Amino acid sequence: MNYKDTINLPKTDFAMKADLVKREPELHRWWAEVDIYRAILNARRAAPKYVLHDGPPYANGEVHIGTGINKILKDIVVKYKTMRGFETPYVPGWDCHGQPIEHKVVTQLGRKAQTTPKAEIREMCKKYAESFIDIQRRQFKRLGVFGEWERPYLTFDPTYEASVLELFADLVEKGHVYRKLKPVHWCMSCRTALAEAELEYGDEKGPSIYVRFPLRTRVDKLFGVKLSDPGSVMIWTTTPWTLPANVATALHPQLNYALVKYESVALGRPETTIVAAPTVERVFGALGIKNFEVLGTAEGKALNGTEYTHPFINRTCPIVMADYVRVEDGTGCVHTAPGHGQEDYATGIEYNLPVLSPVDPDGRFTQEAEVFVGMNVFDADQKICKLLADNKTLLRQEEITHSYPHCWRCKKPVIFRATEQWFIAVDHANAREKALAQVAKTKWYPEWGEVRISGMLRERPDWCISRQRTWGVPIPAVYCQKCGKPFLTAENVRRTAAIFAKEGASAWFLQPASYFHSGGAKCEKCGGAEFRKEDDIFDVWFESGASHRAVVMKHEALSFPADLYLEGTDQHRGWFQLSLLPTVMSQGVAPFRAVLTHGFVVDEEGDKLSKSKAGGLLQAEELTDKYGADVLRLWTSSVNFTDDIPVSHKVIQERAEPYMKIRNTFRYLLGNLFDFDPTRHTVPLGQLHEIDRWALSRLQNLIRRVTSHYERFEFYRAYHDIYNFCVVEMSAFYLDIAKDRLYCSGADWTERRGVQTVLGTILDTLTRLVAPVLVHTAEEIWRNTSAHKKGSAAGSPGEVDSVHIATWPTVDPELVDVDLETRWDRLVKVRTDVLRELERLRKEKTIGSSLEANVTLHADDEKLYEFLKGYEKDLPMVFIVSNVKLGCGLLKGSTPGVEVQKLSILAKPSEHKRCERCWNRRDTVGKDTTHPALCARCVRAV
RNA sequence: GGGCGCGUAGCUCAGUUGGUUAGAGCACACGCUUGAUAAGCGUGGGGUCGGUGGUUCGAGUCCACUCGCGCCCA
Repeated sequence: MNYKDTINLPKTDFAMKADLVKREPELHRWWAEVDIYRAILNARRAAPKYVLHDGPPYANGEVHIGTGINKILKDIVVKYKTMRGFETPYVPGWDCHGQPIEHKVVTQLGRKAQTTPKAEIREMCKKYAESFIDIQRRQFKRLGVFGEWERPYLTFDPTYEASVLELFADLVEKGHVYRKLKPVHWCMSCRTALAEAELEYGDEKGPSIYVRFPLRTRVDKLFGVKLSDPGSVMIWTTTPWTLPANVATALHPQLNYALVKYESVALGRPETTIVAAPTVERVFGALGIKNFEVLGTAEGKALNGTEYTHPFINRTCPIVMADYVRVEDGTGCVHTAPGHGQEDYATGIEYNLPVLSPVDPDGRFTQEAEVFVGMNVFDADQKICKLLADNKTLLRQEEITHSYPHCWRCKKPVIFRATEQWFIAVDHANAREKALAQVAKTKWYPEWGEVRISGMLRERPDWCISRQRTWGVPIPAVYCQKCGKPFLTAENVRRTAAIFAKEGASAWFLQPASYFHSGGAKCEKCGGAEFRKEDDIFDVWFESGASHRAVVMKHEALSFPADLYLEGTDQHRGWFQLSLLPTVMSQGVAPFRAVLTHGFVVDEEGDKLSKSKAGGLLQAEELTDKYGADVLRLWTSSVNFTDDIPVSHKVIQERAEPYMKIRNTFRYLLGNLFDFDPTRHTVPLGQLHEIDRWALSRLQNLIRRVTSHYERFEFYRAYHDIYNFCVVEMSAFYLDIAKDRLYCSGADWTERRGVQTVLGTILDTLTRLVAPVLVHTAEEIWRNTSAHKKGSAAGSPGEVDSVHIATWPTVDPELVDVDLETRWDRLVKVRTDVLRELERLRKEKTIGSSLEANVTLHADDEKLYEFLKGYEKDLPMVFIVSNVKLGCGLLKGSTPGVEVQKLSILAKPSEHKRCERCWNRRDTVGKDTTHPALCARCVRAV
């Protein structure tokens, strides 16, 4: 007789082979059919809300692994919170405006771009953005992310554009908005401002000059000498044309400066001048002056406030302090023109210096320059050198070649030119302090996020919100045609917002100024009645910073403030900060209650990813096509994402194995429950074997730990706990031991139904615990578990039966038994020692299968003996051997325990016959006449 | 150059208020099993805890410096 047919082997349709690439899209079809996102929300209609507000990715390019990780993490949070019983709407969005898209479109247009109307360019940009939204949406959905995919928020939607203006109107009303000069990269040939990304750096030949600025303040005492003349301070520059805008000279406060006496050919007498001490040799070498003498040195900060005379303009300027001053080139004394340089501008702000920009859009000097008015600035270089030489302030002039920015379009060198820009005042109405107070009230994950963003907020200058571009939301200001006075009122901004809500922001480019400016208004300054529209648009950060207004406050499913923002750490300066500031200014509170950040993807060596490097950026689609979304999600959940995230095919491939292990654990659970009906077969807790209660107690421990990890967004800890539970506690221990009872007991025996009772609970709980991460696999398991076998109701009748609507498991205190766990911890240690001894026998070829062995254990300790004695009849099952004998004292020829002291182990092959059915060696085999090949237990079973 | 982080086996992670020979899983090697079978089980090798110096009876853990890497600024 073939006894294999008489044992209860697992049966299931749940495939061992995952085949995720094929299976996941099938589930997606089902989810689409039942409208899973809507079904989940419907099931939570009465529940408290949990709002995760999506930071919009840029609508350009495909979804790469970094963007994919971000969306997966958000989805894990959303699915977890849903299971915790919250109504968890998720409205994804896209950042659609901005320079990169405009640049792409304008590049495609080539020369035609100059003559194409702005409204037309904007239409092309919109089409471009839409094409990538479609691609990215498909790729995000493929990851198993649920959300409002058919109604996402888009920053080019008229309602969104209107919201940006509504927010802006509040800020205008509260007095945060003002205009002032700021230097920008400027192409005088294209007559346009350029973004950093629009610059191309290349070598350029130009002048290099050393100039002395005559001092007005006497400094000799500072250097410990006495001189008859105040002397000078020496600067070096490669842009002589910026000298008309010079208003200061910057020195490093901690650097040593030398007072140098030298013979001046121009002056025909000795002169003293100041340069940084480390530069003396090099500078005077370059000047070709051999006779010089350092009279003394002084620290830079001692010279702070010293005054000098501008070399050719009637102007008195100060010496100021700046940390960026270097001594590698130049003199360590830096010519400072806040209208012509970024650092100069910052220094200008710090010292309240005037921002001079005596250059018109064509690059010609204006009246303000006082010299060479109307001349192109590059042409003026030589003239200015001549002027300096004539008034004896030029010490040296030569030609050098250096890296210089050029316009990406016309390839001509660009200049820094100060232009009027719109700003948001951070210190107005205590906004900075209020924002910092809100930061302190926000929960930051990880905690150092608070330190990081606070530091940035404390240091940040006013926010320049204007951009000289086309693809964005226009700044709705108008100017008096006659006198140029700008008009920006909350009323007009709100009027424009209403127009945008109906017609979209492109109306600004199609309609006249009068359409937006209240009729009959006259210029307060000159009485002019004609107005022109502002050309500038908003910084895209102002748009995304308005998402709380456009989305969280307006979308019917959401509520303000959001519970969570979740983005990369770069957004501490970006979206988090630039959402916080305007929200604090308009609403008085932060737009978020908590902020979670993740690190950046790096390569296997931990270096940043770059397109040029081998492999380049991994694309999400490439990974889902190769491994399946659940493997990608499992990998995402397994790393501590607050750090950098090393990513490669190898590390993701490595998660395919644990995925299979978890999958197989589920398959085994399902397989052994094929004939189990919980309503009829459940064995009460009191009748369960201790080891079954051990498994239930460990399961409670798992629930407790995993829940706490999810609450802290520490998914990698949940991954490790779940995985170790499957591998160590279930597969290698409990399930291995349970096989005999499952397979060989009679189908309906209590010992078998008891195990099944436990397996059913574990299956149900574990499916829920992995559902936020393994979204497809959990659903597949759920669908393979018929409704009546699930531990608790999935939802009300008529609802979609999805694991993602099910509720999160909670710890059942009745199932927790710490003492029992402690006892079994000890038994596991004994087991480890026994298995090591069995392995030794295997190596000697004495046994093969462990069931071939009998084990004798001796305890040289009374308490240990009593402990083992209490489990005597369970020990063969626990060790998976045929028989175990217990004894006291020492045992001849035995092996001492390693894990357990005072224990000695002796294993040898069993002398009994093998039961053909259960493979145990038993003395009862052969006793039965009908079934001579079976042991007594198996005779009963068949 | 500055601010904020990170650095424990090949990989992903544990390591309580400083306290014995630094743990787990995977990977690797060698076996067992063939009733979870493109599965399951066992045993084993592998780490100067980025480096140096210090505090201490004792440091992966505390302090200083240093190297490497990332994000954000300059």
